Amino acid sequence: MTGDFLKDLEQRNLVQQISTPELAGVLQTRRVAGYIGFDPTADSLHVGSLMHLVNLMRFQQAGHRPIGVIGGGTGLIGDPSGKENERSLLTRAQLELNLAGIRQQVARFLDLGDDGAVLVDNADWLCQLNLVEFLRDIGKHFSVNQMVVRDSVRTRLETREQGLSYTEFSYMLLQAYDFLALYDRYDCILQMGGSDQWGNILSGADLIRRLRGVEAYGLTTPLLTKPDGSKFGKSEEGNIWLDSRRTSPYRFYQFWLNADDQGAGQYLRTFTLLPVSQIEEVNRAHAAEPAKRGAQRLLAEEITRMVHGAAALARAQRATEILFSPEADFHQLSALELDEAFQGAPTTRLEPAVLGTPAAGLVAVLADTNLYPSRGQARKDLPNGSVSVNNLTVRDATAVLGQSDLLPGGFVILRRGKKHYHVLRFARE
RNA sequence: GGGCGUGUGUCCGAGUGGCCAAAGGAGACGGGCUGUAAACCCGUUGGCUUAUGCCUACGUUGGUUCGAAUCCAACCGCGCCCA
Repeated sequence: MTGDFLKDLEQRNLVQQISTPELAGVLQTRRVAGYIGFDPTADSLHVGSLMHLVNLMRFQQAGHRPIGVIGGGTGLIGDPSGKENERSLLTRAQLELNLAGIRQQVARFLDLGDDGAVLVDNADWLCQLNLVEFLRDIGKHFSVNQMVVRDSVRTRLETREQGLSYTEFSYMLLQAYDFLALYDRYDCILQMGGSDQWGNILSGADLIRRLRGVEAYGLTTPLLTKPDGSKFGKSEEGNIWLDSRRTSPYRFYQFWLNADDQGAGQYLRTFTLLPVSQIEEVNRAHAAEPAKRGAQRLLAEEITRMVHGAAALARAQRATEILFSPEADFHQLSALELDEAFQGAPTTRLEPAVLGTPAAGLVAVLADTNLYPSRGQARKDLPNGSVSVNNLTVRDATAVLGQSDLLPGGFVILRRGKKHYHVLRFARE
């Protein structure tokens, strides 16, 4: 063992519950196989799952054997935990797409190899199951009495409008069975996950104890929230995804850079592999001089590099430099630099012929590009100095874009507020 | 099945014939301060080529009225009580 996995997690405030304290000793004395499951609810994971991926990396670095489990089987059923409504079932085709996307992402974080990390799909065993055998061998060990008092079940039973189908009710058996199957295949004795998975994790450990007479363990991490208690991982644009096609590296970088002071320190602990001692030092420096935002910069840098690579990070940083420099004169930038800086910003191509005509009226363009939901709102906001063209504030609601607004390459850069950009390109296809 | 109540904008919630695009709050967006933070202050928050203008909107449909979120009827959803 090259490190104390559990102690590291504790120092990072990432332990919510462990099934028994003995886990600490077990992790110190032998190489353990442990797993985390990932639901294929979309074709990409988002930053909420990132913590789990990083935990698997930590687990591997501590000398253990991480198993990433993709829920190709359970995805056919749907996990009722934390859901207010019965889930609509994914189509098989959609599920396939999701599985492929997630498999690829998880694989990037793990060092897969002969004796290294493992990446499996629980459809491999779940889809082979025979119903009657399953009910005899596995179902017999579950008490419905216990199952119905679970929070996830009870809330659904108590609200009249939403029921709980037998399908979703069965989910917990399947997840417990996963743990057993992984024990049988890989000698896996540890399951990790978010605290909402606690019940499911314990059910699996129970099953292994009863059927195999072996002690299996569970570990959960706290629910991720922002310091104000609101949901983590959402921005105005919605979820922050790991897939660069859904969330550009630039926006991804910006998401972390915008972390507030309280959050940044903890996010460093949660999402980076940096040693805790270094993080504490950074946090001290940050507390002394918060205006430098050293913690946020390091956070954004580390995570963007980890997820999107060094090249994408460099581009995001370069774009940030240009976009947030108040004195930046966009006219001095080359077409290539503009192109790079605004990669990922939504772009609309327009005919040069409309310049100077009513069709190029600023209010109309702002609404047409969806920077504003309506012309009226654009008109009302303009006098407040909300909008800039090529980094210069424009307050005149009757302004019309003309030839002199063109930057090299035929670009015009519209900005609403501080962070919302839209690129116009006046060029013939 | 019977009785009573309830349904309003993104959400919560006021409004019981014209002064209602509808109080207030939350959320969101924008501005200010600062640090592309938090807190705080200010503004905006149905749409339209900004208009003492038009259109769309108070569960649905129909009615009363010069005029309806507001009154009436039926229907639908939800809640509570009785059977």
